[in-house]
Amino acid sequence: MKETMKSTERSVIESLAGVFQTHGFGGATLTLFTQATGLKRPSLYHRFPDGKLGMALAVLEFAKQQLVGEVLAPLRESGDPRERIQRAARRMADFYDGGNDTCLMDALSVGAKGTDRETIDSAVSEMFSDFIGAFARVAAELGAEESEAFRRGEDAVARLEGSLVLARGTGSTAAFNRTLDDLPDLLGGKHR
Amino acid sequence: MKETMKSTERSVIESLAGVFQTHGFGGATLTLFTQATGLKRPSLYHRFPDGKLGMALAVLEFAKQQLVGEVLAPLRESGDPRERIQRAARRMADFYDGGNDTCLMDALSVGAKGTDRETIDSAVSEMFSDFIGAFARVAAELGAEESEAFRRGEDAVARLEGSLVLARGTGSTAAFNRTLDDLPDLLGGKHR
DNA sequence: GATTGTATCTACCGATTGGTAAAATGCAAG
DNA sequence: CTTGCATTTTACCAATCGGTAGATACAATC
Repeated sequence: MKETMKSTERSVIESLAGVFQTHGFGGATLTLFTQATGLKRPSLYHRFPDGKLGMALAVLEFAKQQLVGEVLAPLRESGDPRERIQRAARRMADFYDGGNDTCLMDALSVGAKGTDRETIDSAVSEMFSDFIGAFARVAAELGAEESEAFRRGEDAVARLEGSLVLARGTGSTAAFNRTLDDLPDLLGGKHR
Repeated sequence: MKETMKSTERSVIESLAGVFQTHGFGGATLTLFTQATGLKRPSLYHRFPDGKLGMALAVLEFAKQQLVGEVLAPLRESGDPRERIQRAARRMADFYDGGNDTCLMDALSVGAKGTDRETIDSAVSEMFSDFIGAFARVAAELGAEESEAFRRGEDAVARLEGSLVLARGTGSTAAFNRTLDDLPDLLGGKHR
């Protein structure tokens, strides 16, 4: 009995993720996927019978597991909340390659048409909820009441997400790294 | 002598902008443009000889003029800085349709390939600079020294941009409106 | 009224798109 | 060795892609 429930190898999904990150959903083509994975088109369809949409959902599911399940894991541990936030921040810096990677939730929610759009948006929305929720929980630990904690979580995710947009648009990752540094104060409510 | 130096009508560019907003650069197709503008393909190429790239640059230039030149105009006026920020915030709410519109700088920087990518990124980068600069100037007015003012401008733009990503991903514009409300404190350094 | 420049049209091009059929292979269990 | 399943392969499809040629319409100018 293996530990992986999905048979598709991690490396394949990571390659697909890379294509989606730099080209968005609408800009990603099957040809780009074949080049990135080394797999020919029918082989990709063997693993993802639903085509591009199936690949996007698999990539999103994988990213969610990574981000919420591993990167933000310190937030669910015990110990000083601020210290745990800093540990999570360090992992996030790694996860987003120091701010040089486009967030998949951003990239994938641009360019899908019709039914695909709704399906993807629903998955993205779920991932955002988990992301914000993880932040909100630790904000609550730091003394915020429920609604305020949720607000802090949202604002922190917004600034994080926006700093990644900024990094892609300006080439500077300064705002991203600063956001990571500010994270304990952002969630703790002690900012500025 | 007319006031517009570019002959292409505003409505055409606004239609193109709408397509780019919802489909990104890579996902936008000539067919979508013809549907949105009512113009057939050769007519579009008559106005934009450089094709999709030319359209993207025209849209970006138009958006820059709108955002920096008009929406943020109150920031360059005289009077109480905080009040001017609030006036600009009200206009931004309108500009982004209360948070329901995707930012073109985000949408356009996803999906372009090769040379196009560099050209677009350069235009986006310039627009971000103007955006941040406008914020930084008023932050300086509120007592921040140069580097701190720039930081506040960057962080504010990041949170704004991120809250739009969040709105598109979750369907809720709460974070966007909250960012707009927080803007005076964000730039003034009195936050939380 | 002929000329000129702008704008739009119909019709078409080769290349690439997402997607599939069916044969050929690899490979593990019996 | 054989059976059976998973995987990859070659070869192909219709539809759509970005882009263009060339004829036509429409003003304004001479």
